[in-house]
Parts: sequence; structure tokens; C-alpha cells
Amino acid sequence: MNVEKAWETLKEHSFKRTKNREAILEFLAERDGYTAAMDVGEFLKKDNPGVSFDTIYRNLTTFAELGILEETDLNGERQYRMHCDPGVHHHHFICTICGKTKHIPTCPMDHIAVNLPGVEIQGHKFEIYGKCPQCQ
Amino acid sequence: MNVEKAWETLKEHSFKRTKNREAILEFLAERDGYTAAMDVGEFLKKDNPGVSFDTIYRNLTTFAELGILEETDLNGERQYRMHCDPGVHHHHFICTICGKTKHIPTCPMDHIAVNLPGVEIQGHKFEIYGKCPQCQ
DNA sequence: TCATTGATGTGAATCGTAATCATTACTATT
DNA sequence: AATAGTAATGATTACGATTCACATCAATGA
Ligand SMILES: [Mn+2]
Ligand SMILES: [Mn+2]
Ligand SMILES: [Zn+2]
Ligand SMILES: [Zn+2]
Repeated sequence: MNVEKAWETLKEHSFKRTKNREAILEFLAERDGYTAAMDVGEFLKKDNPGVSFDTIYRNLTTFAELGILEETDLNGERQYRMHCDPGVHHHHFICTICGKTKHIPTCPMDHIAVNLPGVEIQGHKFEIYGKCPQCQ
Repeated sequence: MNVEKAWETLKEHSFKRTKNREAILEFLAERDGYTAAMDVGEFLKKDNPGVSFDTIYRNLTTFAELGILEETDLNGERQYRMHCDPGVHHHHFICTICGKTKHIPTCPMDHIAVNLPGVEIQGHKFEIYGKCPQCQ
């Protein structure tokens, strides 16, 4: 997902175009990995030192709900990244040092037989963790 | 892993046998799902109202490091359960309502080809979430 | 341009967790 | 059983991440 498409989605849901949201999207569009909410905030502060954490968290949550961002919990923090391809379900390798990700195109749910009688499956999580080439 | 084996492990590492640790292990041994630190604390308070949260967190962390407990992050909390079978690698279905788990004996790493050149894989997470029969 | 409505900043609150340290409880030894 | 050494505990304090309430402000469409 790119910034333009994100704005389309936002407009569809009648969210307004604001400097803060522009900055958040601009920042995350240029990163290729998961980024902690606090780091997004650091960036916003450059142009807008008075930006509040609440604004950051509110918008990140909104964007994730709209499918603009992907979300994961990494060592007790919420981290976000541009939803790389909303149309194609996939998973990620995540570097535990810098947060960079790589696609894992296959989904384990398609490859293993789960025997869970009576349960209502709502979702799943599959992530591989490690160090990317630059972080070793 | 049962309580006796847990005590063996603790003794091997010269951890002492205390009322609090007995209560923690007793409690978790009878549960069949992940339990939040706070809930473990609630139980300990019955016999020992003055127990400190630090004692709970310290011991849960210790037990997890020793492989006595398994640990996962579920809605922003750390949750623990008896390590069901340390010898056999496997995964879990987790009920998002009550925390109960069911084994998933297969591991996706054995069933999908990951193409991650140059990365150093340190671990992976595969969990299926949903509602167990009792929670629907 | 104006009015509407949503977005923002402020500051404090909450939540889960960790650090410090003096006191207390185990455990092994005498 | 009394002791000594050491680990565990509870009290307090603090922390980082996130959320809340609410007054103010700004983007948008009419
Ligand atoms: Mn991807
Ligand atoms: Mn299991
Ligand atoms: Zn990296
Ligand atoms: Zn359940």
C-alpha cells in the first residue's frame, strides 16, 4: 500500500487530511520494516515538536483498523508498518534488531492440517524472527 | 511438565522451595491454558494476601527462563502456562476469551520452504487464535 | 467565508512491569 | 536443635507505554 492509496481509503471513510497524518504516512512509507509508535513520534516531532502521543497512537490505531497499516507486538511494544499488499495474505520475517521485514509468501494454514474440533478460528500469527544481513 | 519435574529443575539450579513458588506451580499445573501474571497473583493472595507483585513477576520470569513455563504475549499482557512437553516442539491454538489452549502438533517450519538468504533465524511464532467450544 | 465536525494538545491517569533494599525464610551444617 | 550463609520476599518507588477527558483548533464542504 502506498501513500496515495492510503489517502483514498481515508477519504472513503471521511477522515480529514492533516499534517500529522501526512507525516505519519510519509514516514512509514519510506521504512521497510516494523516501527514502534514511539519512533513514529520522534519523526513527527521534527516538524511539529508539540505533537502529542495521543495523536500518534490514535492515528496509528485508526490506520491499522482501516487496513492501511499492519500491526504486531514485538517485545512488549506495538509496531506498525505499511500494509504491503492487502490483497495477498502472507507473513513476515522480522529482524529483532532493526525491525526490517521480508515477505514469506506462504501461509502455514494452507500447508498443515489443523484438527481443532468445535473451535471457531478467528485468526493466526506466523512470524519468523532473527537477524537480517545488516544486523549480524 | 508436572510440578515434581519443575521442582527437580529448580533444585538443579539451587532455587529454594518456598510457599509462593509452590502456590504458583500448583495453580498453573491445574490450568489448561495461558494465564496472566495478575491472575496468578489473585490466586496467591488467597493464602498470602500480602504477596507482592514483584515476587510473582520474578518467579514467573525465572520459571520461564528455566523452561518450566511457556510464555506468550496476549492482548498486551504476558501470559504463562506449564510447558506442556519440552521435548517435543509444537504450537498452540489459544482461546482469546479464556486462554485455554490446544496442541498443534505440527510446526510450519517443517512444512514450508522459507527463502531467506543471509538472515540468521533465531525463532518463530505460530499461534492460532479463536474461541474454544465453551466460549462461543 | 462560515459553520460543522472531526482532529489535536495538554496533562494526568492507568496499566503492566522492573529496580532497590532491608527483612525474613530456606537449607545445609554443626 | 541451633546456627550461619544465602536466597526469597515485601515495601516502596519508579518506569515506559498507552489511554483518558476535555477544551481548543483546523480541514472541509456548503
Ligand atoms: Mn509483506
Ligand atoms: Mn502444548
Ligand atoms: Zn536488521
Ligand atoms: Zn475459551
